[in-house]
Amino acid sequence: MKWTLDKAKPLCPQICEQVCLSIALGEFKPGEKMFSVRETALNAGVNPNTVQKAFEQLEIDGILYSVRGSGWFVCEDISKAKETLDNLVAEKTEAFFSALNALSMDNEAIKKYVKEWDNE
Amino acid sequence: MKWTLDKAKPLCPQICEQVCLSIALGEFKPGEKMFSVRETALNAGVNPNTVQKAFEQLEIDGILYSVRGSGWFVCEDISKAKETLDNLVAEKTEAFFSALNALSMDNEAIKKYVKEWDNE
Amino acid sequence: MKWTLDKAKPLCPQICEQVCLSIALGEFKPGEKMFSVRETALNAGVNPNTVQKAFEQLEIDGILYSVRGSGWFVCEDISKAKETLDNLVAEKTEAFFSALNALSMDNEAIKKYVKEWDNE
Amino acid sequence: MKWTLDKAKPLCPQICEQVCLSIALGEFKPGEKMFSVRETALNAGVNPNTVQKAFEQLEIDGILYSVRGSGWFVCEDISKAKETLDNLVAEKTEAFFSALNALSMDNEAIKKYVKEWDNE
DNA sequence: GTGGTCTAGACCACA
DNA sequence: GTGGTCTAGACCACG
Repeated sequence: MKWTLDKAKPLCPQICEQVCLSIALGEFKPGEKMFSVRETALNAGVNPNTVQKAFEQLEIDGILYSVRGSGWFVCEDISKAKETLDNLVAEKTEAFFSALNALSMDNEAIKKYVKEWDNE
Repeated sequence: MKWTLDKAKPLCPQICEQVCLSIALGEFKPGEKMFSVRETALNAGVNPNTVQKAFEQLEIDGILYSVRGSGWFVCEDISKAKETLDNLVAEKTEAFFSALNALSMDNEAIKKYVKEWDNE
Repeated sequence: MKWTLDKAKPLCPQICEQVCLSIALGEFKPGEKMFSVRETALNAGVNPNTVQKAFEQLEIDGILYSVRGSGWFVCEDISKAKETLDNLVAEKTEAFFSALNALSMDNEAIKKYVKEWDNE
Repeated sequence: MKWTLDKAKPLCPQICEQVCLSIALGEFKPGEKMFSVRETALNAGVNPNTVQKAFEQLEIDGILYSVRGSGWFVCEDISKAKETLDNLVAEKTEAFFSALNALSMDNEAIKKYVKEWDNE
């Protein structure tokens, strides 16, 4: 697994997102064992506690489950992972629109702005 | 001046943005005196310290200036305010794209998604 | 607030339960500010991190909410706190029955046993 | 022997309990040879180490004894097994009461609650 | 001072 | 070795 973490932003949600993404993309199969907390932490260059917290969050979300002394596993139903990703995209888009709305841009203006983004 | 503050998010930048926006929209004219820190704080329902810090930030940005014992005034050149707003929009858009890129959406997919946003 | 913590068991859920109970019993009113994380930790004799984690859990449960730089507050709707307590009682009872079922006691035997408990 | 193990909970004590129960119910007679550790592990779907530890615990409790190179046997006096079960029931009941006491239910309330449990 | 986040390191039960 | 939990201490943005 490849990690691209922005140390300036909270690491925990970033880890959650990327694990979620890996599962949704089929990099980890349902029921498969994840890398251990320590191994993941080493790999991602963060503290094991941070990974632990991220995995616990994913457990709440129904994406991973843990077996004490054995490791972390991907839940059989990976639809939750995909759903979580979809929600993330929707949330971020909604936040984006509402932020620009607050700067006096209406939805049409935002869409026009986005359409022409990065197209020079 | 009307305030719409989200208490769940940092207040200081929100105040900066809205003051900046008011100026850019011409609600305050160049050289005009702002409401006092205390009055603004009361009006916005926040701690005067927070308004103070926001105004100081806007001074750094070249949008406001303070006159000791007299109050805060809008700079003559309001292009800085408009520029700041433009930068904000660009920053937020860039962050939005990069966040969705990280979720494995390429720019085209994002634009398509935005185009169809909230259009049902 | 009075704390009775069993150091042999996970502290975090114990803190959650007791805060929840305090709110449900009306010791803290809706909207009221809680003691700070540090103060609570000192008071309960645990590490601030543990309290932080407990409060975050209660935030997820819709019982508390935090305002950065200001503190933790009781949500307006304390029905969630009561509901959480009811669920706890039900969970523990269910676990108790199922544990004794596994030891070959049927529900009637359990009820009889409980009825005569501690009555010498 | 039939196994009903909850993988989410520690396996070792579960195995102890169920072996103990089997003996108390007469499924294994005093002096009778148990299935081998390896066979039991296979049967229960757990790691042989876990069964080994469980049997060692039961040896300490005076319920099983091992004969080197031969296997594990049920002790002649199965009263220990029954006693262990009784203790388990008492322990669990005590824990149940004390957990609900902590949630501000007195013993009478608990008994009433249990009496009406699952009777709809 | 307050919450939010992270690092470091420790101990335990379990496999 | 693995997860689970806790302590200790640090830095940051915010009020």
